[in-house]
Amino acid sequence: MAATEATCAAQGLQLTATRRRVLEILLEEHRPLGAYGILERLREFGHPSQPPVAYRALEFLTTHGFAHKIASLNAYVACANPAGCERPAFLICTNCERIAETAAVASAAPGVADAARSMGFAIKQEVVEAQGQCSSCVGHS
Amino acid sequence: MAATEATCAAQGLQLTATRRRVLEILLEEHRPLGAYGILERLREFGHPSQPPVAYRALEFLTTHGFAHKIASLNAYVACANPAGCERPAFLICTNCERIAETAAVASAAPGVADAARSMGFAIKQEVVEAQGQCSSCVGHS
DNA sequence: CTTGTTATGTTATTTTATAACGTTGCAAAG
DNA sequence: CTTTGCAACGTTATAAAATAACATAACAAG
Repeated sequence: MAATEATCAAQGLQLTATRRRVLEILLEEHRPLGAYGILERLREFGHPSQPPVAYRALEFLTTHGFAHKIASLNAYVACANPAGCERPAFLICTNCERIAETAAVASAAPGVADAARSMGFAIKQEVVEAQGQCSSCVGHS
Repeated sequence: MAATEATCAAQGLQLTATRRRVLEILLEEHRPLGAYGILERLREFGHPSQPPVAYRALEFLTTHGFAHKIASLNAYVACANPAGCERPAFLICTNCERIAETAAVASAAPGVADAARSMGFAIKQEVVEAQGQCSSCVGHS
């Protein structure tokens, strides 16, 4: 949160009340939250709660790397490393729903990167989402 | 298609008329097609065309690896290698919409696999989707 | 002040996906 | 043969996710 504030200040981005509140909601949850889940939470706090409110905040947050969309779940999570986040990858526990964000930056996805290079494909953005069981849930559902 | 027929025969899977038609539609298109796009095509051929028709066929096709869902597009593509397809990864051209499927099996995302192993996370399924420009579209949009 | 820009509030609609329920076709057990 | 069970189908309705469109507010720059 502090990191996000700092980045916004540095880059002249407006972390308005709703945007901040949405980010707080995502940070409180330790699991992906759908846009309509976020809306419910906003409603509890007396914020306006029509769909575009959530989607606009989420667009701001995801565009600037403060949050990520989990495409395979149609859900959103706060970024675990807002300071220096690139090419994130996610480990999603299907049992407890918790998400780990690994900075895939280092050794991203050489297999894919190689394949891309060899066919002259210029990668701009990558979605890497693994589902399975986290260490405390191995053996469950 | 032949490979799919063979697999179905071998495993006692029923490649019914609708399922086959949906797969044909996906094979004809060289790009991801949404469920409602598929429905339109089905309608043209006099098939029933309520949403569950498409979704049921797609569930069958994806479950058995004859087609894949592209989560980041909410769309579907025929599998490029129905015979032996595991842990596929996709390169999606944002200009021409064509998709390349790379058999990511070997080294899909080692970074992720390593991270997972080191935290005791058991990966069951992986979604790897890269967006960018294919060789014939580099420079465009 | 007034103009341009960015963010907001709200209504309506589109797009994507499933729930639910009855029916059909067919094969295996009686 | 017939009945029981199962898998697939057809259809209606609805849920869930996302966006279009348009009017308003807040505010800094000219």
